[in-house]
Parts: sequence; structure tokens; C-alpha cells
Amino acid sequence: MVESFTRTEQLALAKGRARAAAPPRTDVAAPDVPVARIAVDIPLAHLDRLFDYVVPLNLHESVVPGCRVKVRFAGRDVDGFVVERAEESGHLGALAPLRRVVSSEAVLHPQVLAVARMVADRYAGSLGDVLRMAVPPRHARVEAEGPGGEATQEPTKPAPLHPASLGLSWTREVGGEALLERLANGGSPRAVWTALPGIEWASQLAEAVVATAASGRGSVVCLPDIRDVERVGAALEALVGRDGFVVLTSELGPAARYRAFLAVARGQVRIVLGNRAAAFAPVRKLGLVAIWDDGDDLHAEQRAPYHHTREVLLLRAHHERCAALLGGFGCSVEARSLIESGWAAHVSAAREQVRRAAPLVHVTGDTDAELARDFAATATRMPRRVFEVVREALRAGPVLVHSPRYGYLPALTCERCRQAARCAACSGPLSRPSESVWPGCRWCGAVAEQWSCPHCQGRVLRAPVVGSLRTGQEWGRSFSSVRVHNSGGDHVLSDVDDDPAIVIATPGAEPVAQGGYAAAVLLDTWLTLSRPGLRVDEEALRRWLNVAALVRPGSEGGRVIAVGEPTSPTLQALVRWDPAGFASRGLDERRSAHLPPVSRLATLTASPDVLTEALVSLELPKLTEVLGPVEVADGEARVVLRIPRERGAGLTKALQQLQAGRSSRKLASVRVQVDPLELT
DNA sequence: TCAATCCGTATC
DNA sequence: ATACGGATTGAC
Repeated sequence: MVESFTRTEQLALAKGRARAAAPPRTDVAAPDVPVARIAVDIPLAHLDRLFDYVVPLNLHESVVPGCRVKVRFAGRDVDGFVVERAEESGHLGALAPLRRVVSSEAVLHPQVLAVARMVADRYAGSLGDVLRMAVPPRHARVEAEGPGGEATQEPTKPAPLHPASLGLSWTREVGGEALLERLANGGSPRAVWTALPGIEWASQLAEAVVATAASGRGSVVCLPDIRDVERVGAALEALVGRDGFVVLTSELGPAARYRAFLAVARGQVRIVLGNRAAAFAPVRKLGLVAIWDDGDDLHAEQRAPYHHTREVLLLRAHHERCAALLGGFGCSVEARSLIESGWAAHVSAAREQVRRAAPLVHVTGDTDAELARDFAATATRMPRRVFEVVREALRAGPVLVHSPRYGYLPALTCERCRQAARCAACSGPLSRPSESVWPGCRWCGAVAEQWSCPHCQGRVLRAPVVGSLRTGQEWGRSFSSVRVHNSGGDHVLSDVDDDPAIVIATPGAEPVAQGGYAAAVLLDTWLTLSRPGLRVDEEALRRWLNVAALVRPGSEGGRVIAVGEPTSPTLQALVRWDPAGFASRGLDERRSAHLPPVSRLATLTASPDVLTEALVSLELPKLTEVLGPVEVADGEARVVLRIPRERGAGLTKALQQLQAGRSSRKLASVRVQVDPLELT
């Protein structure tokens, strides 16, 4: 049939065939280092290892360590990364040829590969799972737009730097200047830094990065929230300029994310700021890893292997022998344990400095919390002390009101028997989303007009919890001449100005006031403390410290009023501004309860019969405690395993073997989580 | 005796 | 996940 084509058509055909098929010359291997070791992207636990391929002659130049390739694996084309080129293979059988180089861009750096492997092993996961987060998806157009290749010269170094020239911001902490000096001189100090309240912390972090840069080294800084990233970004821009660093966050979108990543991978930038997506950034000559507010659960990855940014950075610091800085207003139990084990120094200010920088904190009892709150009631229930302090503070500036639940009346119960009110149609929880609508179901939206309690036939709803929107409404009425801002839910404010105003915010959505708040009110502290969970107290203190840190110092009139039980140890720690002491007691409790970070803990979740089957084949190391299994939600069962931390590697190895065995035998999957934040 | 099917094993 | 091989089963 070919004879009937015109000459042009034949040429086009031949060309097309040559391009489409482009079969690698499997008969001729590369003259030098003809073996490529590949990390293949296969989601099977028992295939979590490297595979060797022959580099065909025509790909010799383009197969570089760290680049993306396509290889034939078990009969189909799969993606992979070249880990290294080698002279020979340990594999006994014949090697298949590497099929295609997706791009010669070296995106998987050896250091990042090493830390990804360690993270996978620490969390009983697979390398592929970690690499998916460590290396963002390729964006071909972005790859083509840049100058490409390696940076030809070292990034311009700031002039040699003495901590004194950085200003005064690290002078208040004991050991602060010494920390900067060691960073600037190429040292690798490790520190848990309890920051003084105020907005200085962002500049201090930026200065630690600049000090590290003075020694010719790069930094990775992870912050929980995008607004924190912006704050440190602004501070850093003032010191190194807009081109001196990149921001790498999961919210960036594919093109921008890959662009930022490439600038780092190509060695054009050595300072990376971001959230948990930045922890694996391939920074050259890494000198410092830093994390802000490591107790914030935004640092915990929600996808397998459920690793925590703090642990990723600690593994990196260990492997790359660089400095580590864990900063925050609070102090996580994990950070505290780094201090007590001697791994990290504690950098914090003397009592006197803390007293000078912190607002005055009072606790006032809330007798009204016991009273019924009818959902129709409009009267503001506010302890007298709160009213007076706020009225006074509003003369000087904005007042932050911290309300733990978003919404109007976010939960409703039966007035008579106090059971949670549920939807007659679908059993969903009832709430009242605003003043102008009737209570309705949060799941199906049905309006509960003719509600009656299935337990006691009561017909009256009660609102045990007041949400932030309702709080805003009530406070607006009590202080009618003052503007009220709401921040929370899908409407989060990042800053407010210094004019008197009431700012109602839910946890994590607190705006920063430029000159500090004149006062803050912590409402419903009992609600925060009565939640179920393992880390309720430390989480509450962390949040309250973060709120209180936004308030002016006591010497400038800054006040915090917490409405709650004055004898609560958590509130007392807030009054004394003693996060480290509180974390130390928390660590003691974890020690006696055999919980992380003192013990290594893992949960296995699956249907009851699958779980039983898995437990039979699981070869647990000595000293492993097995708790359960117990039934949890959705007909699933869960077992908790724990072991002294120094034996944790044995446990995670056993769990990896369990997963490998199950995946090779095509058995139903079991969810493994190592050191989960909560046992819900 | 041969083909269809199942199960186990390797995947470079 | 496939893909392959070796064993097993079943029909002529």
C-alpha cells in the first residue's frame, strides 16, 4: 500500500515512525557507567527498592542522577528517578533497557533521597509515598522558561556578618547572640527557642537565616500557616531582597510550585520558606532547618505515611549535619524532650524579660457557663471583669476576642435532658447557622421546625455553645460604638490596624494587630479543655499563648482575660507564661503513660477480620505492647502497638514487612500510622 | 493429549 | 499491579 503514497507523505510517515517508536538501541549500551539504578514509582510495599536498568548508548548523556525517566516494569511503562549511574549491577538476570528520559533536570538530590528514605522507614511507609511530596510534579513549560542548568556562580553572599550588626532582636534571649554567631561561623547549633511575645519572632527567624547565609549556607524554614510564611517572607525580604529566597507552599499551584522548586534544585536560591511542602526542598549546602510552632497540627501530613514536618527536619539536620531551630511561643512536649535529652539547647529569655514583654494575664470565673443558653436568647452574658477591662482597653486600641467555635449556635441540645439534638431525617447534628434562620441539620440541611427530643419528648432546644458569629453580634451590642471584625471559617483576616475595634477570631484565624492588641479575651476555655484527646492541654496552652503574644506588653497596658476555671493548671501556666515548665510536666506524663515521644506508637486500622489476620503474621519485636484491638468508627477495628522509643526502628521495620507481605500476597490493605497526633 | 484455568512468584 | 510459568483440571 505504501506505493500509493506520495513522496511527501512517505517522508512524513517515516519521520513520524522514527519519532513515535524511537526504540532505544538496546543492543548497544553506554560506553561508561552503563547501569542506572532507578527508584520506580510503584505503590506496592514489597517493591520498595531500587531496580537496575541498562542505559542505551543514545541516552548516555541525558541519564543523569536525579532525573526523571520512564522504564518498563512488569510489562508496563512506569515513572522513576535515576538514583545513580553505576559500572555494574548486582542483579543476576538480564537488565532491561531504560526506555526514555523524561527530562535531564536533576530533581531528586542525593540528600533529599536519603532523608526521604529515612522518613519512609521512620513512619513504616514507602519511599514512593514520600517522594511524591518531596518532588513536585514536573511542569514542562516552567522547566523550559528558566535559564536552565546549574547556577554558574555561587549566589551572592551577604557581607561577612557579626551578630551585633543584625540589630537587637536576639539580645533578649540567653544564648541568642551565641546562636547567631555559631550559625554565621559555619557551626551547627541545635536549639529549642521559646520566643518572647510580640511580632519580633519573624525578624528573628529571618536573622537566623541571614546569619546562616553569612557562612555560605542555605536554610529551610517551615511555618504552619500561609500567613506566617508571609510574615517571615516580609522580614526576610527586608534583609536579603525579594530574589534572595523562594516561597514554597502546597497552595502555590503546579506552575509556581515547580518554578520555586526548580530555582532551589538548580542552586539559584538557597533559602526556602514555606509550609510542610518545603521541608524536602533540595537546598545546596544546607546550614539550617527551622520550624515555627511545631505543635501546630498543620505540620502533620494528612497523606501516607503521615509524617510530621518537625521529624522530617530533625532527620535532615541529623543527616546533613546542619543546625536545627525549633521556635514558638509555646513549647511542644517533643521539643521539650530534645532539651531534656541534651540534643538541643534551650534558648529563652530570663524571667525578667518575659515579664517585660508579656501582657498581664488574669483568669476570671464564668458562673454563666453553667446557665442554660436558650437559642433564642439575645442577652449578652459577660463577666463584669471582662466588660470593664475591654471597655478600658478599647480606648487604647483593638481588642481580640477568642471564641473557640466558628458559627452562630454551632451545637444544640435538648433543654430538658441535655442530649445532643439530632436531625429527624438523617440523625445529623443540629445547629443554628445565623440569627435569621431556624435551627437545621448540618448534614442534610433540613429545617428542624417541629423538633422533639427522641429521648424525653422535650420540645425546647438549648445552645450550650455560643459560636464566634453570635459572640460578635453580642459584643457589638454591648460596645455599640465600636466596629466588630470577624475572622474565622472561610473568612480569615490577616491584619487589623490600630484603631479601636473588636476582633472576634476562632483558633488559628487570629489577625495580627500592627501595634499589638490592647487586650485579648479568651472565651469558653472550658470548651477547649473539655475536648477529648491526648494533647488537649498542651494544644490549649499553645493556642492561648499564640493569642496572648499578639497583645501589647503589660507595661504598655496589654491585658489578657481568660474566662474559665482559675485553678486549671493550663490556665495557670498561661498566667505565669511558663510554656517550658508546662511542657516538662507534659513530658513526665507521656513518660508514665508510655506515649510518644518517650515511646514509639503505631496504630493498625482495618476491618476486624483483616486486622486479626494481620496480627497473626506480624512478627513484633521484643517489648512491644499490644493494646486492643477495639472497634472504632465505620465497622473498623484498631490496634495500638507501642515500644520504647530506642527500639522504634524494630517496630517500624516489622510493620514494613507486614505491609510488604500483604501487598505481595494481594491481601486487603491495613492502614498503619506511626506516632499519630491523636487516638480518636 | 491438549487446552483452559488457577495459583504463586517475580518484576531490573 | 501485570506477566509468566508451572501445576491442575477437564474434555475428547
